[in-house]
Order: sequence, then structure tokens, then C-alpha cells
Amino acid sequence: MDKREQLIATATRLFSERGFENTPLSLVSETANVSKGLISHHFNSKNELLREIFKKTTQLIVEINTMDKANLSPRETLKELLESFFSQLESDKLSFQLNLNVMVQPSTRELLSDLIKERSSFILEATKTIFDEIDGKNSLVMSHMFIAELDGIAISYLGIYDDFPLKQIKAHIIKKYAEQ
Amino acid sequence: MDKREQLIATATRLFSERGFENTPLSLVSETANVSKGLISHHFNSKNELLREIFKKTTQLIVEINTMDKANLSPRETLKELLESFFSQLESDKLSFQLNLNVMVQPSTRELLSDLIKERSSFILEATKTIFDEIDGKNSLVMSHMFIAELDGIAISYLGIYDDFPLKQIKAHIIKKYAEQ
Amino acid sequence: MDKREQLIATATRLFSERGFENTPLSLVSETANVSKGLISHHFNSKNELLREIFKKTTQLIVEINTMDKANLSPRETLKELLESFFSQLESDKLSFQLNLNVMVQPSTRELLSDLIKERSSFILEATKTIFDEIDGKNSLVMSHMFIAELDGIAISYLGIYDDFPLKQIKAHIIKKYAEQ
Amino acid sequence: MDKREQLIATATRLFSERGFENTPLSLVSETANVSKGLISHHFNSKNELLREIFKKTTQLIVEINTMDKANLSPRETLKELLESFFSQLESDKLSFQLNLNVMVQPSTRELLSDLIKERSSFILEATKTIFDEIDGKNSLVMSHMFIAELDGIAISYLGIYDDFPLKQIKAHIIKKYAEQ
DNA sequence: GATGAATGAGTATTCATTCAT
DNA sequence: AATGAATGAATACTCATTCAT
Repeated sequence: MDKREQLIATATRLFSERGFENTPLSLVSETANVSKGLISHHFNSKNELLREIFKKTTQLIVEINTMDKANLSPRETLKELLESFFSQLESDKLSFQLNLNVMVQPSTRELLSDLIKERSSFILEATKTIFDEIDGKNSLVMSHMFIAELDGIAISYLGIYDDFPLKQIKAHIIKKYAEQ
Repeated sequence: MDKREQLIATATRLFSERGFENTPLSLVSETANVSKGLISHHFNSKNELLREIFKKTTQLIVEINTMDKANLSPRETLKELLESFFSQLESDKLSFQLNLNVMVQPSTRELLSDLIKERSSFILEATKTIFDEIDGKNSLVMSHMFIAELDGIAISYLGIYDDFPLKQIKAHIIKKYAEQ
Repeated sequence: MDKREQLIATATRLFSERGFENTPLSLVSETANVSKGLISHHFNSKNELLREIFKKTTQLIVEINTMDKANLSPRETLKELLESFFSQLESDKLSFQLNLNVMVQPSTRELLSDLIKERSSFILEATKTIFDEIDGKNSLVMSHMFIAELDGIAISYLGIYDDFPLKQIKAHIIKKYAEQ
Repeated sequence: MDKREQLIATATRLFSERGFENTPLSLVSETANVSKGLISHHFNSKNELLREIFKKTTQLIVEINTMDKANLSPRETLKELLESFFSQLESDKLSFQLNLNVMVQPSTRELLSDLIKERSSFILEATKTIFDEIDGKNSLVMSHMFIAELDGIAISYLGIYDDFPLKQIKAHIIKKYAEQ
């Protein structure tokens, strides 16, 4: 694999597991089996590396959301979104962790502020497009609630409650949004 | 004021504004106008100081939740809880920030894991007590959803959306929980 | 001795011998038998340490020049200045070296620019005060020439000519300025 | 232009502006629009590159001094030398800067010691040849004084006094050497 | 000749903590 | 209780140099 890609992959994992501030670049380079200098060669700084990682995730989110859903009803689209959210949340805990982490940490939030704004605007727009079809009048509030619920679930599941009843919550929320 | 209390107050503010990892104790001592050594004297370590701060917030939460609400109906209790949540969220942004921060950051989460468990159990219990009266069968899931929604709202409001429609969200959620 | 003073003394010697840019702080701390951290504790940065050293030399220069010379004629004062210059040049080569070094190196010159301006203004004033008594009309040019000659001699002696005939030059220049 | 020449030109400028130690080769290669590797390819090391630059300047000095001056009197030769010195000092500040820089910086002085010796011997010889004709007995001291004065003027003008009265100094020194 | 990825030693700086006073 | 000097480990970053292509 390209060493640059390898570095991004390793850094993503380590930043997720240990937090950005708590992961020295030396650990990244050791884990990726490359020299310390190579990180500076490809990314100019640790901050730049984080931005690169954040961008990649945004790309993924955009890709998922721009898949063709033309033939689906809004409710069906929501259901699909939720299914994909919950399956990702289970399979890719760490990635969620990192994304929450950097958005809640003042220093990283500032560092990524433009990228965060870009991504969150996209998500809000994408969500609102769906809710517009369901209830045009309240679509903004409903979209914000939808997003907040998913974020809140992620926090509870990842960071707070060891015995969070994910399956039941999933059932509950799918029922609420997709089966009315 | 007691210098110990003064230190806790200053540290709380700075940790909230800048994040725990990103706040050197030297800054805390300067800001509080005490010597660096005094922090180690009162708290054994930076970690211990954070634990002390976290405990204080838990105490506050417990106090708020154990005020006598015997004469209120569950819906009224929820409404009161929500009112207090939103007013705190607006007036004390930073405190919310810090609490999200330390729970999402792997290193601090581990450091505080026992205290987090203690606090979150309390919150879940307190919430569940209310929902038990509303719908005994689904009270656990509903409690978790309730908590997740509030956390999610906090994240969106504090960290992500500059133009988060807090007032409308508040109205929406109060209507949902308290006026059925 | 005060460790702060000890650090300044050691750093002065090492910066002189090896050049500022070429002297790592680790070498300074090792040579002074203190920890690396202590340098940061007393001086905030390597640059700050250099400024401190430069200031000290300026102080010395000011002290030497403000000794009471009221009873001396201008020629006698010049002679005394020259004697002191040449004896210092021989005994304290390194100090001259450092001062030339930092004034000719673009990075350090910028770093010290205010201090350099301050010092060189003082020297020009002090010199001009003497030449004013000798030849008021040409005193500025003569002062500049006087200073330039001494600097040029220092460079030739310290940096360029191994077999620079210092004694003869000294005799020549004393004759020129003091014995007319 | 030959890329090798282009590199020398760029490096000369950058070393002069920023100092040798303070100019990374990466900056040289970027500025010259060539790859980093090419520098190592043409010159074996950064040090070698500096030696090459220093040699070039020595060549220039030699050329200027070996122009045929057979028909000029020694005073006329001195005058011509001074004219050329002052016009160069004004037009090519940076080059003077670099040459002072590397001779005063211990690390570079050592690196170039053989070349410095070679060049300074040449200059001394060339100067002495002229002064021999004026005053054979004192020609060595006078040559050293002449050289020191010019170096000192360069330092004052380039590095110390923003408002150095170059024109008057030039007039003064030409009068002193060429019009007796 | 020419490129740019890759290396690894070097270095200033940050910072929690210790300890004598 | 309170100070601040002192420590030393940790860490991001710089940069000359090497080397495969």
C-alpha cells in the first residue's frame, strides 16, 4: 500500500483509540513502520494530518448520502439511513469516537472549524431534503432533532453506558421515523 | 475565598474553555494567582484535580434531581427538568462542554470511568423513575432516548451548529414530553 | 553561584565559541550541570537567553564609558578608550566574536534589533561627545570612522588574519588619534 | 541557464538574506524550482555548496584586482579601488553581508578556513603592493589598516547604523588615501 | 541529469511533578 | 499553607542526506 495511505489509516486508528492530543506522532510512525520524518514529508504537521483524516470521513459521509435514492419514499430513505447508521456505529465504533472527540475538544474544534462547518452543513441539508418531503413546515427542527438523537445515541453507546440497549433503541427509533 | 476553592473554580473554567489536555497547570496557577506548587499541595496531581471537578458537578446534578418533586406529576417533573436543562445549557455552556469533552476523550474517560459510571447510573435511575410512572414497560428505552436527545442537543448546540434553533427545539421537545 | 548567572556565563562562553545557532541548549545545560528544563524556567526561550546576554554586555560597555573622565583631555580620553579596547580584544576575544556574530547574522540581528540600536546609539553618542571637543564640524564622520576602524580591526584580528600585527596596529592608531 | 549556476545564484541570494545556517536546502531548491535531490547531485553537501559560492566571490575579487593598472599611480589605484568598493557596497549589500557572516561565524569560518586564508592573503598582497609604492616601511600596517577600515565601514553600514553617512565617509576616506 | 520519497539524528520547547525553604 | 527553583521525560518539528526510479 501507498505509505501515505498507510499513515492515514494508522493515524486514524490511533487517534480514535487514544484521542488526538494523546497520540504522539512517534507512536504513529512506529505503528506504521515508517520513519518519523515521513509524516512531516507527507503532511506538514500533526494538525494537517488530522485535517486530512477528517476530510476523508466527510468524503465517505458524502458518498453514502449521495447514493441514488430516487426511487425510495422519504420514510424508506430514513430507514435506510438509520440502518446504515446503526450498523456503522457497531462496526466502526472508533471512527465515531474520533469524530465526537475532535468536535468537542476546543483546540481541535478550532483547528477543524471550517471542515466541521462544511460537513455539518452537508448533513443538515441532506437530512432536511428528506424531511421536507415529510413535513415541509417543521423540517428544520425535525432534521436537527434527528441529527441530535443520533449523536446522542452515539455518545451514550460509546462513552457512557456500558449496557446501552442499542438494539431496542434502534428498533424504537426506526419505528418512530420510518413506520408512521 | 479558600484558595483550594479558587483553584477548582479557575481550573473548571480553563479546562472548559481550552480542554483538559490543553490546559497546563502553570496557566491554572497563574490565572488563580497562586504558585505552581500549591496545586500539587492541594491536589496530588492534575488528574486528581479533574476528578475533584467532575465530582463537584455530579453533586450539583444530584442536588437538582433530588429536590422534592413529590407533588408534581411525571409530566410536570419532565417539564421542569427540561426547563432547567435548557436554561443551564444557555447560561453555562462551558460546563457542558467540559463534561462532554472528558467523556469522549479516551484518556480522561478512563481516568474518570468510575465517576462517570456513578453519575450516569444516577441520571438513568432518576430519569427512569419518572418514566416508570408514565410507561412502565418501555421506561428503560424511553429514559435512554430522553438522555440521548439532551446530550445530542448539547453537542449540536455547543459544538456543531452555530445557528442551532435552540428555542424551537426546546419548544418541540417540551411539547413532546410534557404535553401529551 | 546563582544558577541563573551560571547559565548566562556558560551560554555566553559557548555561544561565543561555537556561534549562537550552532549551540544547542542541551549543550548549555550539560556544561552548566543543570537540567534542560531550568533554562526554560529562567529564560523563556533560547532567543530570550541571547537577549539577556547581549544586554549584559551593553551594560558593561555603558559602565566603562561612563566612568568619570572629567579631568582628561579629549586626546587622553581617546587614548584610554583605545588602551581598554585593545586589552579587551586580546583578553576577551570570544566576547567580541559573539557580538560581531550576532550583529552580522540576519536572524540574530533581527532578534536583537532594538538592543543593537540602543547600544550602537550609545556608543556613537559617547564617541561623538569626545570628537566634538576635537573637531566639532567633522565629529560625526570622525566618530563613525573611529568606530568602524575598531570594528574592522576586531574582524581582521579575530576572524581573518592569523598573523595580524595587533601591536603595531595599536601603536599606529594610538599615535593617530591620541598624539596629534 | 545551467541549473547548477541557477542553484548557486539562488543559494547565494538566500544565504545572504537569511544567513547560511538559517537557510534550509529545501528553501533553496524550492526557490530555484528544482528538486531537493538535485542539490546533492551537483554539490555533495550544503557545506560544499557554500565553499563553491565563496570560491566564486574570491574569483571576482581576484579579477577586479588584477585588471591592468600599470599606468596608474598608487594613489590613483587606491582611488579606483575605493570607488569600486563603495559602489559595490551600495549595490550588492547582500554579498558583503554573506561574506562577513561566514567569516565571523565559528562553524562556517572553520569550514572555509583554507579559502578564507587564500582570499585574505591575496587581498593583503594586492593592497600591500600598492602601499609598498607609497611607503615601503609601513606598508604592512597601512595595508592592514586600509582593509580593516573598509571591513569596519561595511559592518557599520550593513549591520549597525541605519543612518550611516556613507557618502561623507566615502569622501573622507578617498580624501585621506587618494589625495595626499 | 533529475525527481521526490524516505530516513534519522538533532533540537527547542512544554509541562507535570518534586522538594527545599 | 505557600512558594518557586529544579528536574527530566515527552514531543512536534526541522533538515541534510540517501537512494530507487
